[in-house]
Amino acid sequence: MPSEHELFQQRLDKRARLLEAGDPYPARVRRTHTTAEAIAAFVASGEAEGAVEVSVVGRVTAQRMMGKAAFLDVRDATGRIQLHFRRDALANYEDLSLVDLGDFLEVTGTLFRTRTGEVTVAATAWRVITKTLLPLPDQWAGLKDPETRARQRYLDLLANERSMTIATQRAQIVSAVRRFFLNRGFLEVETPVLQDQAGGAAARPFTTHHNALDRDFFLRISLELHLKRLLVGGFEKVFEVGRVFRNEGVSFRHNPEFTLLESYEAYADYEDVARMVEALISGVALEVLGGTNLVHADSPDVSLAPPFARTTYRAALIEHAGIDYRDYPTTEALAALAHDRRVPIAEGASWGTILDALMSTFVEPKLIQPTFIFDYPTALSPLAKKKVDDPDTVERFELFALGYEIANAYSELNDPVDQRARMVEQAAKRAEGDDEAESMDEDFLIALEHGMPPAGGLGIGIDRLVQLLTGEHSLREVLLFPALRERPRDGTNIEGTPPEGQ
RNA sequence: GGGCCCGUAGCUCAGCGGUAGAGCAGUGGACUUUUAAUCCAUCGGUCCUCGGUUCGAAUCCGAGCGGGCUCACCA
Repeated sequence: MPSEHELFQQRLDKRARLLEAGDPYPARVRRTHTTAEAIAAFVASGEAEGAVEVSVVGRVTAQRMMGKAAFLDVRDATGRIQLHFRRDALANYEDLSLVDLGDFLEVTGTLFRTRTGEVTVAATAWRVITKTLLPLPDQWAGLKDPETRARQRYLDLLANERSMTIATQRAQIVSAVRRFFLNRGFLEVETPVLQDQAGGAAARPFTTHHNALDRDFFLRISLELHLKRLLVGGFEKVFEVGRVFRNEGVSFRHNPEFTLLESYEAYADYEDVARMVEALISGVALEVLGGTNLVHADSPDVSLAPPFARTTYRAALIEHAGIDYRDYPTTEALAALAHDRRVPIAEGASWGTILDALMSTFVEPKLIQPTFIFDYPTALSPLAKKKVDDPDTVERFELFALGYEIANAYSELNDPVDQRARMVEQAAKRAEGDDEAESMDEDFLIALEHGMPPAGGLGIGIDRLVQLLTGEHSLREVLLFPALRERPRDGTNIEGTPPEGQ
């Protein structure tokens, strides 16, 4: 074919010729029926040929030109309909030569059924309502290149029905989650993205700069510490669905920004939260997918019907790895164990980090069916309340399914003295170079000192939840616009003119 | 960041040391119920980039850029 430049030029020329007859980009169009409604109306009318007049709009997906007549297909969000153009019925029939695949048309006509049985609009008037300058992906070959699919998601959505389905289901999942909390009397709130301290999770934050204040801010890595301040302020049930940012590697399961749900309920504990999580996840699955059994091609079948399996952190590690972490109380002992088990450990990793590595290696991949892991080591959970009878363990659980973490929850630590001590400890680790340790957040501590009621808190990675429910293995598939490396643009047509020289 | 794999026409892909190919899309023509319309003709390429080996490189080698998978870290 002509080079991309020539294709572009041909379409620019067509645009110019269309402009002579009218505006190929009108602000207002006539649409009496969607494509699906038009077909339904024809069927409902008893299929009297010529009796139902409609105006439909949509993008041209196929052209079958036959000289003095032509069939085109247009598609809108509801489906597709065939159009029949006859030279003897249309004053501007010849302008069809200015129409390319991908252009948007407005077509008025009456409905009939062709002899091959397809409901079709016999056009009595038509015009271009958006001229397209670049070709869309080939209708039959489709668009497969993963990079183009991610970088130009609009093309992916047009070419791959599955992408549209995932994006739609994601939106429905988020709506269903919101509805779940609102129905339970939670208030949806918004907290700052730009923060003095990025706390509430173990992760490296992004930094940014405020020019007028001439100071740096961190982008939040969690929602936790601000939502808890609201409990101090008298709210009893709050939640937020928000984007958080973590300055870490990009992979099929990590994006630098992702969507986090967090909820806090005063006077509840982590057992209450666990029951709520079962109701939430099974309820959302029921609402969005129509059932709690997940059957996806590339992943094992999963049942999200409550109750979910339960075990404890210690029991799970003993069961799946034969390791009782209480036998390895020092960093040295645990590091030696990790080495024996061929679990790679970063230089200078803390006891908690090593333990987490063992857990990730030996236990998490085995948790295919939804499973709660209760009672985490205190060292891993600086914001969770200790168990009354065991100060080395906190009232915390995580929910796993398909081998990855779905939810994280605890009975919130509300003893300001204990919280201060643990933050001091974290800050010390930080000073030793652990840049994922919690930083001191004096404002948060002062809030706690004013009294935060006992509360159960929950965090759910929405992207992971969407992965679970859609059966998508890659995070990139459930994000409309995943982070990618910067690619130098070749500059095609930014200015409406393609680059010189193909 | 490490390992493995990939990069050829707008799209989907062949070719893998000897003149750069196919289908679709485009352009011109025929065709008034086609539907992956059909038929005839035709245009179209820094074979990712740079360097090397060779009489000769899309093909072999090295480096770089981009991508995919995977490991590490995390959600």
